[in-house]
Amino acid sequence: MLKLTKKADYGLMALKYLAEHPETPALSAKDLADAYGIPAQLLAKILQRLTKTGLLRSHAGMNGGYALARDARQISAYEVILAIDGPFFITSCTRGAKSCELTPSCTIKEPLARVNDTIAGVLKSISIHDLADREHSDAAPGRERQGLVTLTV
Amino acid sequence: MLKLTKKADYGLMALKYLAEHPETPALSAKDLADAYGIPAQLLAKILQRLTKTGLLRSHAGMNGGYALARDARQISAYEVILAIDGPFFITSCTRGAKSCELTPSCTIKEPLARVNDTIAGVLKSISIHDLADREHSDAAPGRERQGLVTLTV
DNA sequence: CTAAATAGGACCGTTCAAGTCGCATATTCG
DNA sequence: CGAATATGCGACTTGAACGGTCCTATTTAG
Ligand code: SF4
Ligand code: SF4
Repeated sequence: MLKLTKKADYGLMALKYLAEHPETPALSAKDLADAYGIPAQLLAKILQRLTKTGLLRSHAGMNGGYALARDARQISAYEVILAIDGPFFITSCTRGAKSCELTPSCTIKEPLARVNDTIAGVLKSISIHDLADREHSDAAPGRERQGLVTLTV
Repeated sequence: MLKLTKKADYGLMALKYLAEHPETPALSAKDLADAYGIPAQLLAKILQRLTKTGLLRSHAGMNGGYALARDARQISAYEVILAIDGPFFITSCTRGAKSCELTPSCTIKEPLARVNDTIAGVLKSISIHDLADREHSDAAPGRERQGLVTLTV
């Protein structure tokens, strides 16, 4: 429950790697997969998905591969998850989805929807750049980035 | 992904219902199940779990049932989820869990662990009382409860 | 004693994540 | 041109977890 898909996980890793190597024009799915030991074919499909949603730009053929479509600072973890796993819903009901027989009688869906939004907000406030840059945010005090999230239950 | 278990969902509903009816000494699993249309047997096991972790107090026999072990204000959504679904981890690796071959080479597990803690913090800041009382927090301005969550990536 | 309740184990069907395979298409290079 | 790389994409398999049911034992009020 409340667990991130490994696909999304892999996607974040790949994007982070790309963000860390801005000089290279493009990296192939295999390169990225080898860098971490991710199944190449699987990563390929993930990257294709990210390409289709506009987070990456691809180039086929020799010396082809993928590159970030935007600055790493402007790609949020939320977008990545959304692209890979589809709409972000914490419950089985929340607006847009089907499937929960007791949606009418349920009295906690509104509060949970708010929790959903809060978590989405957290994810939106995290960019690929945040993951890539500075390994130890704790080790370098005075420069921590602080995102304030307001929770209204 | 990132989806709440229906069991946790049901658990929250049940606790909320109990919080809304503090006068009654105890409500049976069947009562609670009927109130929302939840499969009774399933709810029963959930309530048993909540009892074993100390969130509820149970009483067998006729006129038996369940009651909150503490004030609704002192039971967080986090505890409920923890009790029902086990340890809260957003990734497949994060400390305590097994299963992720590439934990050593992975470079995003620390940042994700921090995200994990942030979300856990959000959940911890929500009590059963918050779910139960006041249906429309938006409809009653000036009294919104605001929980500040600091996000440090 | 009996009916209503909790307690808990065994079991099962469906769904979904994770990964694999195969093939088509694009592009570069010799 | 044609071979070598690459992306693009759909079908498929496997395994685990979720949601749910059933059955039995035990407690307890009336
Ligand atoms: S309607 Fe209620 S029970 Fe059904 S998924 Fe939404 S929150 Fe959970
Ligand atoms: S180690 Fe990295 S890839 Fe494996 S689960 Fe943790 S974060 Fe995801």
